[in-house]
Amino acid sequence: MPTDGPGPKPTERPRTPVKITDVATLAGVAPMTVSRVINTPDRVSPATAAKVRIAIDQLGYVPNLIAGGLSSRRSRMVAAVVPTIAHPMFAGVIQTFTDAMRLAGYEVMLSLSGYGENDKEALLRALLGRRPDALLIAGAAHTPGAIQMITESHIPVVEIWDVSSRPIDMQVGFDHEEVGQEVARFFLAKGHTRFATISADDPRALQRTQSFAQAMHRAGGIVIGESTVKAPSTIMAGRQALAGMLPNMTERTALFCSSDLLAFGAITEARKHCLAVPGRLSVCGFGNFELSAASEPAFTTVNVEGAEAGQIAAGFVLQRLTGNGPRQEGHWHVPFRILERATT
Amino acid sequence: MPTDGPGPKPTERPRTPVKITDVATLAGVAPMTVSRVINTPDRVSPATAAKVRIAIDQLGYVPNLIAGGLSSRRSRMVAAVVPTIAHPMFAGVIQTFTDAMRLAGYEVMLSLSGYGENDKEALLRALLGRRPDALLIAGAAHTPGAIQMITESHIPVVEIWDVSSRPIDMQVGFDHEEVGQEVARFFLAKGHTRFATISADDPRALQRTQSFAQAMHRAGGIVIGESTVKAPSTIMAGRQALAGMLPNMTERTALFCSSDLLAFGAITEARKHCLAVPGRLSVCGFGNFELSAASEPAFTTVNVEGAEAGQIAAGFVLQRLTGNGPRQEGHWHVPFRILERATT
DNA sequence: GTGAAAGCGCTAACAG
DNA sequence: CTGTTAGCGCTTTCAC
Repeated sequence: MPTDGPGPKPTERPRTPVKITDVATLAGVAPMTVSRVINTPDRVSPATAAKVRIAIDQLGYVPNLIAGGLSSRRSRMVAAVVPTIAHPMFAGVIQTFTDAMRLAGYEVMLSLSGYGENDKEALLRALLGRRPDALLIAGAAHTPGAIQMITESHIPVVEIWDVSSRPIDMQVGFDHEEVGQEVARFFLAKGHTRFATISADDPRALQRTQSFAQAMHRAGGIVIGESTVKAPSTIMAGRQALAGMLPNMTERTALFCSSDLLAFGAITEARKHCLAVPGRLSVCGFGNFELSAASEPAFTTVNVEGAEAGQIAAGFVLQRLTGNGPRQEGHWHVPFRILERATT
Repeated sequence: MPTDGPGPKPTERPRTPVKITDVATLAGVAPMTVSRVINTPDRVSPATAAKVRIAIDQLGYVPNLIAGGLSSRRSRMVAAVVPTIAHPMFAGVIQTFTDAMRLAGYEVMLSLSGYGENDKEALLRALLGRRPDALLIAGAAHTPGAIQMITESHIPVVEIWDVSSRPIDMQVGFDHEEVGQEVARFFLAKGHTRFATISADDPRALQRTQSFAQAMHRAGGIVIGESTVKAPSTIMAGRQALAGMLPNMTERTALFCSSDLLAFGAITEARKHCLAVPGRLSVCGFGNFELSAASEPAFTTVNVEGAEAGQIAAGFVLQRLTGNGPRQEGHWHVPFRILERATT
């Protein structure tokens, strides 16, 4: 069509999305052959494959994965649900998981659920309606309705960041109560008798700080403050929480914060008020965010191998998806460890 | 099947995913009616709708959006591509965008491209193959191949975080060079003549710091250091960069960092070496992360309305998708502003 | 207000 | 190695 006006494109391109039949026609083969060139190249003769590939390039063909998924009943996509990505904690897991899955040919559909439980079921419906091949979901506290929907989707499920007694399917996480107990042990070994906590109000954070408090209690310690702030954690919330406790911090105190953000805030506020850290106030955070190692003073925190968790979760999912062997139990306790730095 | 063993479920549920025909049969209507109850309830009599809804609940029916999408040619899904979510900058935009889109019935498929350009085209192919109804993509620097693929997908596209001269379609962002110039003006007004920059090596960060440096040069300032670190920015990189510049910081110096993380690192390191801030070293960051306001000293930074950007982007996309009026030009300069705090 | 027929673009299964 | 046939589960279109 040389009279169609000054089109910027030298080659002619169809306005409508190119489909497999267009490629097939141009290459002079059947649509099925085109499909094979894309999905199982080894089952096509090199000569034919070459022809087809030229046609694909020439037309700029992008296969419709929606149609393919409907036909093959595999979407080559997995859904992931986390409360937020603002938190380095989840960001690491997701990044690693995404990379590993993409390498295996799966795309990750990431959804943010927020901390409210208000419309999690609606979110799940929207997600599961797209027929993901697997589901990654943060936390182990779900409504009965949510659990039922997930179960009935009959896909592999990995719950991350939590290890509960009644897993839906597979789990990669750790026991938050163990963390609290471990931190308690750590402080007790240093001779602390007075303690405080600052915690976000999400279930996992509370588990960590409350089990810490209980362990301290059992050991005869005395609580001088248990502050709870709204999730997600912020530095400011940590500062304010510490400011509120300041009057009670008359003696050497051990503080456990449910997040490094809170810990950093607490330390910042303490120093502003000339409360010696770690002389008067010992602080342990959680998460090993970059902040904990790179700020001055670097502060003690609990490190959880988030990247490793993402890797393991991807491994679990892929093993189930590629169906090697029987339906294996997937269960992994992500190791955690206290990293002692300058604030204890 | 009463002899099938002790099933935990009281009600009988099909092992195979239930489909629209199952619901239709149970409700005694045609599949099409079920479809209408779900998508256009007002075109169904209340009585019929009630019957159908009971059947849906009873069977736990979750509509297959893949099939629906293939048929209707609308996936009710939009794809979003950002380099990383570890950065509060992008996290904010994405969070807002996702919320706004979900409210309108669209799910957001979020993908992380990383900072390397290695396989962005492959990523785009995987994304566009799922036939998203729209595309949100960070940055305006794309390979010709990528641009072509995007163009040929014939969907609304919003480039965020950048405003370039040759937009693919719509844009929501700001001119990074303007930011640099503005910061230069700010420092010049305070009588600075010596300056330095610390920048991540991604294109946008470099634009900000280089235009700052040029403006300072033009005003007769002298550069005592231009440090570049690998993206993404970290606090540690900021500390190291500053440490490297320390020998040259013999007089009052103005430092512009391409990210608040770098700025915080620089300030931390400067204080460690007893370099007075802001006496000897004035620092301005970028991004207005919580850290900039909540650390001590709170530091001067450039605030960009990320949340607003996400909102505007969603508005652009939705307006195009719902097709109100003609194909409008979408172009929005996100406002930015220097927030002066204790480090300048 | 409801239903029947046709087909979205692709791939599984089977032939050749 | 390649092609043909028959759907995947839903919605569009048109008829009633």
